[in-house]
Amino acid sequence: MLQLSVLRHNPQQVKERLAVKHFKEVDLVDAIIALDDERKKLTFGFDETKAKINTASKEIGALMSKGQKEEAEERKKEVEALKQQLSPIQEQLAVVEKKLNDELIRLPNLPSVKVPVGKTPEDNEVVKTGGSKPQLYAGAVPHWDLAKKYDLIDFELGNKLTGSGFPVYKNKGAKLQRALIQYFLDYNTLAGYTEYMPPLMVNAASAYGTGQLPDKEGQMYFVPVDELYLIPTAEVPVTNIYRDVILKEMDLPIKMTAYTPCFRREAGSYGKDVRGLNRLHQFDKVEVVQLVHPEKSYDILEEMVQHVEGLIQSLGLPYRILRLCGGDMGFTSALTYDFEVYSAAQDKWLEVSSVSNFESYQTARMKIRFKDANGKTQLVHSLNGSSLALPRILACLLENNQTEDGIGLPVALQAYFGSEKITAL
RNA sequence: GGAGAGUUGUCCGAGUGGUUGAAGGAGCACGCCUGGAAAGUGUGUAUAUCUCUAAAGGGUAUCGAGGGUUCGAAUCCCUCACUCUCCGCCA
Repeated sequence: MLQLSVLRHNPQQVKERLAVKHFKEVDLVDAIIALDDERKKLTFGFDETKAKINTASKEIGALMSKGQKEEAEERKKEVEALKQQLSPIQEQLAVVEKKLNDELIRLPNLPSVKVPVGKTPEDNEVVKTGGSKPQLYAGAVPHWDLAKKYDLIDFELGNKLTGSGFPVYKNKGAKLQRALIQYFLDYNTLAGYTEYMPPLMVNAASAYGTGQLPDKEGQMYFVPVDELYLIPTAEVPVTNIYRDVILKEMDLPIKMTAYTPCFRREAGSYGKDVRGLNRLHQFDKVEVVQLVHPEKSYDILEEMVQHVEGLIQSLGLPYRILRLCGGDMGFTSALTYDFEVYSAAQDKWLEVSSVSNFESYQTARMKIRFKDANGKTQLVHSLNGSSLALPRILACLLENNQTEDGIGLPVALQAYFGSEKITAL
């Protein structure tokens, strides 16, 4: 969430930044400040009354021990009167505090000044392209046909077992998944990220911490009997590892990586966008997360972008890097770079990674802080990115590398996969 | 799922109604001591919030979470979460 101090110090600037994100209820800023004023007023009254009660109570104790019962009874009556005053204040305070919090979490993160102005994906700024598009042979087909031809993925079987969007990987398809995961994790740990294997379900507090709740409630699978959410990304459990923790400055940066399946309801998706591996309810992803000193977060964002870029380059896929415009970026992000790879047979760009700086938006919710050199506690900044999401990478690898006698694999993967190409059974 | 025990500050650990934000110890920081270090010794060592904001000082809240009893709760009662032990079930 945004910090109240930012709103209070510069409401006008906050509104301007919110407009870049196409956030409509700009008046919310003033409403929140008004609520905070009220909260302060009530808190003052509450504390003052409570202080009187506390003092009187101590005196009662002293009087009792001296045996001055009558005086004590007198004081008790005073306290009783004070408590009468207190309870309405207390009730109002609870209401105001809840309202304040409810409204505050409705504000999205402020976009950084680097965010391009714009509303739709067409307004995203291409900051870099790399690799080259392959020349496909005449009989080239999309990955869903290749998956069938080489018996790598069975979409129909997934429909039978679960439903659409839950493919079954088999044979070399399953092994290639395993190889990709292993390779991605090794690439990340080599760069200093600590590997985690977190739970695949989280409680509401964790989902709230990274911002999935309340904003994306309908996008997560929920298990009502135990009130648990299936994770939509490893970002949720991994970032929450440090929830409510005060770090030492020398602990920073904290670099974490994790492979997990990801579960997304993708309500509202349909049509050719969901064909084959393009959009799934369950998919595999390796994620990187960093918790960093606030002054360094933008440098580290660039570093993470390079890290992911290196991984894509090693796979030999044509790619481009986009800086997302205000209208297309996520609720919690301050600056996001998306990576897209070119899926040759579909002639489409597919998003395979999204690297973002959240500044203190997530850490304010999670209370992830550090003590600086002056002994003051302040919020760290959080960042994360995919490195990488598997299905679309797989789609591109299959489509771009298909030949008449098999599908070639990039050198980086060959040792993990155990052979240079996928051939028909 | 059933029965029992437990959850206190950075850590260990005392505390069953009254100056207890919390004994004692360890750790850590700074100082003294020392040629230097160890030992010894002194001081300090939570978070949030309000007043105020430049700081100091003060108030309030927090002893797993939430509620209740009471003039007063870490201490009593209720609900929930988690941990441990035994039983049951089970990869």
